[in-house]
Amino acid sequence: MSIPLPPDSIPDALPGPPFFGALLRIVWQHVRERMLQAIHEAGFADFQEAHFAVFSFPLPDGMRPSELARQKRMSRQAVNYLLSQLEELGYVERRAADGSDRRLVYLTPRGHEIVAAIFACLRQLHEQWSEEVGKERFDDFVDVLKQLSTKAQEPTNR
Amino acid sequence: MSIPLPPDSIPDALPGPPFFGALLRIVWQHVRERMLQAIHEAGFADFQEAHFAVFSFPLPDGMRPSELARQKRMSRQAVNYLLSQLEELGYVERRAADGSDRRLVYLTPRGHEIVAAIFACLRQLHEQWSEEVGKERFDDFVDVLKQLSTKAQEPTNR
DNA sequence: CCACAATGTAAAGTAACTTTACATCAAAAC
DNA sequence: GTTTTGATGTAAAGTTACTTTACATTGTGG
Repeated sequence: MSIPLPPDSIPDALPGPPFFGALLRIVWQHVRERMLQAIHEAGFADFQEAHFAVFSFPLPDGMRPSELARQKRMSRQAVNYLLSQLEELGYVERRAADGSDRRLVYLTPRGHEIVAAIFACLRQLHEQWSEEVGKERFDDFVDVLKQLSTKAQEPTNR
Repeated sequence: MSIPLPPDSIPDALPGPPFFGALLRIVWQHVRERMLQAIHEAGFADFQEAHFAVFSFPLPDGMRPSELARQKRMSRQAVNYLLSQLEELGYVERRAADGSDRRLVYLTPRGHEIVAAIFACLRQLHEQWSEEVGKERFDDFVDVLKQLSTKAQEPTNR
């Protein structure tokens, strides 16, 4: 059904050991579940969780399959496998760009509707959370996230 | 090898659509990779990524398999499957608690070493990040994470 | 024109599950 | 005290989401 969620309660005091690993996991899983739910409620019941590998930032619109594989750090075969499914379901297509005969990946109108559903869900979450923790605090939170994600990409930090 | 990581660069301007989903994913994946790497470097090369399902907060020490399954939101069979592997590898054992004849899951000494490696890794990351984004900002970040993860557990928020 | 690396994809194998099924155990109902 | 009932453990088979291996194709620098 959905992703395993952690236990029913997080202890108020998270002492000695740094538990931000667990916290990140919980929040991230929650976002995923909400996104998947939003997509399904938008009428795309055949969209599977695994498809997020393709339908995530950066979107594959106009990208080559091999480039996609490199960015998502999957094998070309795995990308091919998911793309075939998504093409079958009508969310993407592989066709040649004008003037070229290289086949590239493009989102179909249905694919763009998925993206719209995801964005709508995220905007709603953004709003909800801004309200719950305070707009300024949440904006700071996202700023730190942005900074950390940039660090995380560096060659091999440390 | 490791988890697929996102592209090489995150655009400076993340405009209209809220991209904190992607940011959370990137940071969370980075933490996972670091933890796995730390475990492997500590000499436990046979620890697989899937084993995090068991070796995550809350730790299964003294827990019943079915309780574990409920908390991690996996089937009892899946938990059983992972526990069998981990028992084979010497990281957990299933034995009866004193006075009872119900078999419970316990970490072995080797299992506790894995936990120690994870904690050491997280503490190091905590230190590194506190330095990089500023101690106060990072503490605020963790506070918001804590608050959001609590919200995320509520019955069905919204 | 010709190596030569990058690309696409088919086929088979594998890991990590879920579903189904069933036997066992434990507490509640009678 | 037995019976029923629900929770538990686990075996077996099926499924999904991959990886590995292999190979044919394509574009490109020499």
